[in-house]
Amino acid sequence: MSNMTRFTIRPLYLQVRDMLVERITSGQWKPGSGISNEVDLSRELGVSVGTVRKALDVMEQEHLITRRQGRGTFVNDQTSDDLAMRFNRICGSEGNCLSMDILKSEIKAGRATEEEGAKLRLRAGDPVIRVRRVQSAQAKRVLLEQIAMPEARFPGLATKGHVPHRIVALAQQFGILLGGAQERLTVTRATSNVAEALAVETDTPLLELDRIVYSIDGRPVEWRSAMCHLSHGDYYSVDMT
Amino acid sequence: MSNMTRFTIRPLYLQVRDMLVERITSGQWKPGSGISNEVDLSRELGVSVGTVRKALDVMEQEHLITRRQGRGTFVNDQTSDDLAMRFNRICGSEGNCLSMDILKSEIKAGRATEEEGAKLRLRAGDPVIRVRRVQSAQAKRVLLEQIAMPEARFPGLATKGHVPHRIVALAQQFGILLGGAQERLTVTRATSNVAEALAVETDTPLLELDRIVYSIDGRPVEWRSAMCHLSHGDYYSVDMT
DNA sequence: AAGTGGTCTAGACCACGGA
DNA sequence: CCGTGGTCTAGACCACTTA
Repeated sequence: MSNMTRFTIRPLYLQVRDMLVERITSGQWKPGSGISNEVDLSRELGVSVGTVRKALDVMEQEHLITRRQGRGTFVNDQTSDDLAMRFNRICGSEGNCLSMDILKSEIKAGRATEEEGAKLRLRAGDPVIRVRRVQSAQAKRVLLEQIAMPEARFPGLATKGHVPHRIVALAQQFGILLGGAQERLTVTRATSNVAEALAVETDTPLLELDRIVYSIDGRPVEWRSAMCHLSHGDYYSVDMT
Repeated sequence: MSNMTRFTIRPLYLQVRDMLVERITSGQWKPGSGISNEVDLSRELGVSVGTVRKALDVMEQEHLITRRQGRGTFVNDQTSDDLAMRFNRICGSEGNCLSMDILKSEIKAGRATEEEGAKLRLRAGDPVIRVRRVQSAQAKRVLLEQIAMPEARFPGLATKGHVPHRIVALAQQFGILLGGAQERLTVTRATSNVAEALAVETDTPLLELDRIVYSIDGRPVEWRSAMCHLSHGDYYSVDMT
């Protein structure tokens, strides 16, 4: 019933959503596994089925779960093909997302600059992890990335040799659920450094991508500044609703 | 109740949504005006309040209505500032959408080319309306647009002198509700023609925007190919969820 | 105080998937 | 066949706005 003292303003179905999200982040519910059915959940939590359904509606929109009539409700594997491409809008001429390979990758620990602090909502000097790498598609160099992440969210990452090249996979490893991202696009010309890394002529026009990825609670998780050299036919895709 | 023969598969709340959308497109409910309250609507349509609410939920996500607790539900004016910027992702350095002015504008009637037919789902040779124009922000030329629209959706537009420079305003004039859009971005260099129109040097790097806008029923309404010259600080903004 | 949308409940039936 | 999520109903109370 929960008819008792309601001091909190947050609606019940959002409180339920918070509890269920916690079960995912804590690892109690693992990606790919099914979760209790709606009736059982409602009994367990002491709320009505309608309230549970509304919580699940929210979580479905947040890409956290998938519901299939007749089968059940399942925790999403964020590394699955469709979800992994959520934050990659670079597509090939056939409309398919480009799957890229890592060419070079350096990882370093450091202290946040003023700019990194502003983007990641840290204080300047807070520990960060930086990655610089080149991604290629079909033997062509496409992306030169400079990434900064708060060390606090990825403890021990700097000492690991391997960093997954997709932010969704990295986040899932550290039990972080991603919410959204904002990307800003501009056009620039390749400086000599950039030109060398991407194997293009100096002054080649490039797409500059400045992206901040947020976790589901709205805190910044990654700041990526990338230079992108698009081959003929490739494009950056935006869907508006 | 509607317990009677249910041959249709489309859920009742979506049928209700369709009926309410029709009231907007037909002009029975005008932008800015309030609509009947949920209880009255449910009685009038012979469905439960919950079903009406679910229909309104959908319409709110489609940007068709705004609900305000204690006040009522209102039909959105698509030309209002926030909604008008829905399909314009070009922002200034302060994060605000650039509001632009029309510098030059030509409108012509014509017959669809193969490419226009493919983009607008017409047959080659079907009547189209074409617009070519330049937009500027703060005295700087920013956009060179080439637009094609199906004449059937905008009867008589070619003979009008004035074309609103925002697709949302134009659509509202002709009773079209817009659903979504897809934009494809690439980087190119200004050809001599483009350079002249935008008052830049030949070979200046430009952002090329290829956009198709769809009406709420999923049919193409406008195909725009634009060349964009971004000033320092301006950028194209993408939000991902 | 009256009227609105927002939340929550309890229970019914339907459509789908798998045993 | 059973269990699942999807739809639909009827009614209660809450929170907000306006008069």
